Amino acid sequence: MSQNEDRRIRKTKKAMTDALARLLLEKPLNNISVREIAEIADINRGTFYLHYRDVYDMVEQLQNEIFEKFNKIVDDHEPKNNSNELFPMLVEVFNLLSENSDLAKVLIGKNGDATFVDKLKNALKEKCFYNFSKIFGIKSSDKFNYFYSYTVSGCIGICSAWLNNGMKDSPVEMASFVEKLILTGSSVFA
Amino acid sequence: MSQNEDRRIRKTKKAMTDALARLLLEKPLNNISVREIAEIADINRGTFYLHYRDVYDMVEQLQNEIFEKFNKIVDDHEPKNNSNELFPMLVEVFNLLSENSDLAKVLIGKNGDATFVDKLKNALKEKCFYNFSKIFGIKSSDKFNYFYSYTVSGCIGICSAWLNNGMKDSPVEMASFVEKLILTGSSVFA
DNA sequence: GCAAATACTTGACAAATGTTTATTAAACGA
DNA sequence: TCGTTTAATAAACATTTGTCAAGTATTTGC
Repeated sequence: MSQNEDRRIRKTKKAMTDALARLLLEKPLNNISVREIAEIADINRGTFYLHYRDVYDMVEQLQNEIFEKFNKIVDDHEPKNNSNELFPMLVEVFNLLSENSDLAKVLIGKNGDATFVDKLKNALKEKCFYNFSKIFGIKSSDKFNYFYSYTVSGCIGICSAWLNNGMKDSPVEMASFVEKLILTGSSVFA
Repeated sequence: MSQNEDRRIRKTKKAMTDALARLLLEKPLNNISVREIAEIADINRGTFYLHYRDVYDMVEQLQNEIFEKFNKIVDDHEPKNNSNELFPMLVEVFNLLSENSDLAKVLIGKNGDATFVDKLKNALKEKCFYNFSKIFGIKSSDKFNYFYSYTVSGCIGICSAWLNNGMKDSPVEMASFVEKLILTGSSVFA
């Protein structure tokens, strides 16, 4: 097999995903129905249920696809001996976002999904927390936890703003600005 | 009339709200049904529809109640001649959160509602943007917009973390820390 | 190509959701 | 207190959702 899924599955999944994306431009997730998705995707309503439990389950699975790419970026940028790898990592993240802007906008933007944002925060926590404390030479504490929450939410917020404003600035510019914000913020511990 | 709503309305709304709060302890909004709410609240299922269009509409209306209180706090703390009012404002916000922690946790937390968070950001934008630029003596720009998004999302994130970790630190402590983060962050423009 | 596997469709079904109408009960105001 | 107003109920109804069994069509591996 050329991919790991039957071509029919790829096709119907694509049709459903496109339909969902189109619907999400109009209205929030909570009043998008399976019937509508099936209608726009031009598939039988029953077919939807062969792949997803409901609309929320569908969104969750789409999230996971982005997650995987995202995790890879973070894993590839563990802080090394002398450089903290923060800037190149951020550049790649902004690139990932721009390459998947349709879906990304849906997930972290206006009509987005709080559960996704929460999962993103937790993933970042697991992945970056240790790196962060290493970069800043700070050992974990309640204060650090709060600083961390502030920083991660801030980053997601700035990404969302960037996506929703048409991504005018380049990934490099954004990465540079965000790095500055993160590093500046860390001086609350100085 | 003693309040602005019929006593019967107050009673059934309270019953429904309590039922919703109880259900939200168990599971996320998207699989809470009207039937369940009506059952726990011990009212006729049809009665629910006399007040709300669906479960999401119910949550939205509850949100607005918090919004009103929140807006009042912000309005009451416009920057004055010599003091910026940021710290006392933050203290009151953390107090508001702790007084409504059940609902607040639901709205900005894990199983929260992205639409609410988005509305909150927009409200903050309208209310605070001008104040912010005044406090920091910076005139509006793309950079400032991004800084603003970062800061607002960061604040909401830290509030969420505080709520979900049992609100161990006092509102005053939190306000002081958040103020420090905001002011420190603003030095990216220096 | 062909057989086996499996994805999709159709149509039917029970359960849940949302709407409506007539009726009952409670709250309000004078 | 009494008449008026308005909210809640009950019960029936149409629509939507989620599930399933049987048949059709497509893909895959050989």
